[in-house]
Amino acid sequence: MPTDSAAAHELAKSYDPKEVESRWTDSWESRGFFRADARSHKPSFTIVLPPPNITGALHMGHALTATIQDIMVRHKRMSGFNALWLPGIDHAGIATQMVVERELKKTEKKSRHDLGREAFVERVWKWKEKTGNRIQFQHRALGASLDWSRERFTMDAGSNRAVNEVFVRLYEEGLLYRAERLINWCPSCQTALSDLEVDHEEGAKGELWSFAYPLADGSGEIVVATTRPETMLGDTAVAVHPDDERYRALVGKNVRHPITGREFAIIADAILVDPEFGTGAVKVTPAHDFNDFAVGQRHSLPLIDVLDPDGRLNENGGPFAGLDRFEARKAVKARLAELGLDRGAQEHVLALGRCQRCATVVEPYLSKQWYVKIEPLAKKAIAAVEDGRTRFVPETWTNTYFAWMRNIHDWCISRQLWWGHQIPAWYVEGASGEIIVARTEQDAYSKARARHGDGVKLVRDEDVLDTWFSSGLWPFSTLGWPEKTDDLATFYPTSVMETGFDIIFFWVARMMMFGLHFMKDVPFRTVYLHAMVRDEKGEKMSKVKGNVIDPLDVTAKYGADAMRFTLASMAAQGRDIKLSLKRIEGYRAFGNKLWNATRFALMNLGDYDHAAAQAAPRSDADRWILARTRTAALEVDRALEEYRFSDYASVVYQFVWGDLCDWYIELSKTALYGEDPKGRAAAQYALVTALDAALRMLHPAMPFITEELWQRLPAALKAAESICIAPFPIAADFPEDEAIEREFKPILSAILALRAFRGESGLPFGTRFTASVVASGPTAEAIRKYRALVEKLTNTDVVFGWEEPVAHAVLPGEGFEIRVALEGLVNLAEERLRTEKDLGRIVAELAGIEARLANSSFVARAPAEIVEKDRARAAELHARRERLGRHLQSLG
RNA sequence: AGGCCCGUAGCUCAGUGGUAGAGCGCUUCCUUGACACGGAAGAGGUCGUUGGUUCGAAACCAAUCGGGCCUACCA
Repeated sequence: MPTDSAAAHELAKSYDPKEVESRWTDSWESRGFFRADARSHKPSFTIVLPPPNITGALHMGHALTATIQDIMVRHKRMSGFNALWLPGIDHAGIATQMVVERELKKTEKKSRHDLGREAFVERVWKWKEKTGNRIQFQHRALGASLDWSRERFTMDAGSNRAVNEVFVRLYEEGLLYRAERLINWCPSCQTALSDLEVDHEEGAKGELWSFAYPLADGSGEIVVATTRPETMLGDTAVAVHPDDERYRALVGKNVRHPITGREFAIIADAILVDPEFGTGAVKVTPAHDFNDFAVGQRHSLPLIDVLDPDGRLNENGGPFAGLDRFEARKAVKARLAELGLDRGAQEHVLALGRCQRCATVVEPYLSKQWYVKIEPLAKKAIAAVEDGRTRFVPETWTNTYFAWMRNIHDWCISRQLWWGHQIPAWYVEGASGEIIVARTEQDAYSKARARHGDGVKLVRDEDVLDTWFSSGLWPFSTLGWPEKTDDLATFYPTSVMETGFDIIFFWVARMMMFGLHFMKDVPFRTVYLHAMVRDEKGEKMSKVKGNVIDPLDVTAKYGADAMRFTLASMAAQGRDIKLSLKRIEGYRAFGNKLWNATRFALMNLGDYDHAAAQAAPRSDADRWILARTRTAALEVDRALEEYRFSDYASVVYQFVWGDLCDWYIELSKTALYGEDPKGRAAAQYALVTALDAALRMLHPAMPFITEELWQRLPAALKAAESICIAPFPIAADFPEDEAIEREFKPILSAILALRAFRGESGLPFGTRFTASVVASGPTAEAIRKYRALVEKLTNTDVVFGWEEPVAHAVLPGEGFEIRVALEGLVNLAEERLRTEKDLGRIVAELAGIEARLANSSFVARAPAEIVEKDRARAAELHARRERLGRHLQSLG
């Protein structure tokens, strides 16, 4: 590894991320920089990576997640923490099973049933190997400093042990139960879904269709309306509002079902019925509608289940049995119309429930499932956020969390799938059907034998658990729970949970509940929720739309560092990040800038002697850049501590490009190329110090280029073998020097004024002219001291004093004035225009300030320092206005 | 129905009480010994609208318009 500064010659003229980035990941990992120590005495900082689904590859959202987390982890690691970033992947039950089934169908034209459960699950494991490796590869390409020695999977043996343990304990505590109820059923996936797994299609256009039920005594009819006519085959009541005069006489009477001939009652129910809506009479289908189910319980109505698991009508559908529900809908309507009972239709907008995974319309369906009694768990999770043990960033999510937690429903956790953690419940074969819940089959049998003798036979529940059940345990199952491990003692509670706001309920809430219940402490101190990455039009990226930007493609084109920096700089946005490649391109240029700044430094460090350089008396310019470095370190630290990643990015960007490259490198050239060895040494010191600080500050966001460049800095500066473990810069590392920015200001403004004059007068840089400085006191001294520097940066000859009464330009500055003879440079008309423009700006600004100062309540009520600042500024502008006014007159 | 977020330069977005900012794009000039993925100088904004609070509002409050999201059992 080149450490000699002669290495500058090895730096290419421009930065090629591809060449550099491929080298470092292996090097870092092989030296164990990212391996956390369970027995360290250092304070720990822990993040568990939200496990990506094994269904596919990482997308931009994952890249954002990885970037933000890596910034935090690298920052803390460099700041002396025992940093653990724990990777893993999620088995994603339904999603994965679907993907593998689809593939099976495509390649072998087989269904999972053709293979059988065991062979199918085997297939999924194979699939997992492939995609799991790809996800790992992608994270490495992004530069994620994950501790791969601790990598976990939500279906590995450890997770399975944790899942079974949790299931058994919850069951024993009475917080798990099995019940027959209505659930959300996906006829395509053929499994139960939790409320959260149903997406509601906003504003779906439907039809509200009305038909009449004839009264059983033939005395008339009652008209009801429905969006799902086929469910009328399972109706067991018609409900009206008890106070509704129109129907009061009908309550208690029976209607006759026009298709099945069954008779059932007209009931009064104040909760279900809104007399204002439709006809004010509602058909009641307790087996296929959540509200109707509740009505059925209130009024002891029979349940008639008319659907099969695949969405076809069952034998209760009478003549329509065997028809798909949508076919049956048409058929039922046609039949009722034939019977003369059609009472018309109207358009109706509704929120249509669809399966999150396959978009099939979900049916409320009667079945027996496992539930978590969630309220006792939710209570603790609410309290932990109320009393601040866990904090949300941005804070606004706290309300969302509370709203959901306080209105929570029992969680249906069983799924009719093959891929997942099989429920550790067994049923005693025979009439009783007694449930035995145990950690292992062996345990289950010993429990069963104790009660029923040796001959007892058990059948295991076939269902598996909701994926989120196992991911809910993630912050502690990954650390070894239920064993009492060192990892658990050292790293739990974790420091930050950083994830997308879209899974606040699915995941964050569940981890809170399980963590508090089983670990007796919150799973994380802070929840940082980031925005969604969308395409440049603001649309959600999806494979279907084909607008997915693959992070690997971006990385290949612009480099991982540029992509990471872009994501960090956009991380402050509300809910959407519209990612544009132009922006990434801009930050690739930033990498190149940094590369060339280092290249410049190395070209001038061939004879660098750290001790001598450190001791050399610093010029004002040197002091200035060190002061800027201190300020940058301070601001970076604050931004990172407060999770303001975009501020962090912009502070470092401004520091590197603005302060270091645009100013200091230019300023340092006179000293570096000059005759004075001490001046040169001091400039070398300031340059390399600022650069080193910049690299270390930037490392969490741009790990590759910073390591590559940092390795080439003089050995004396480097306290570590890698920038990954070098100390993160803090303000205290740099001298406190509050006066320098003020003292150095005349130099900078003289340069700016001359450049502006040149630009506005259309003088090319090659045209050299004489700038006469009129100044006195310390300002004159300062400019005199830096005469050579000003001359170099503005290509002028700087002289002091002014006597010749020739036509000239006036460039007013704070405490000084520069005059330039116009003869042969600029004609009078042009100069007049330029001056008028300048004067115009001054007059406008002065008018604003004077108006404020003329306002007596401003002077009386605004803080003194604000008023003072305005007065000083007004005086300054006033002087300039006078000066320019006279100047304009002199121009004729 | 309720809740939340967004509306600032042509585009993508920072900025949360004290003289409007960045990146890209645009105009003019520049192969000045790190960098044309560059340098210098510019143009461009009544900060969605209307009220209010305040000495002072892009920022705080209230309405309103536009865009988006989430929760919820209106048949």
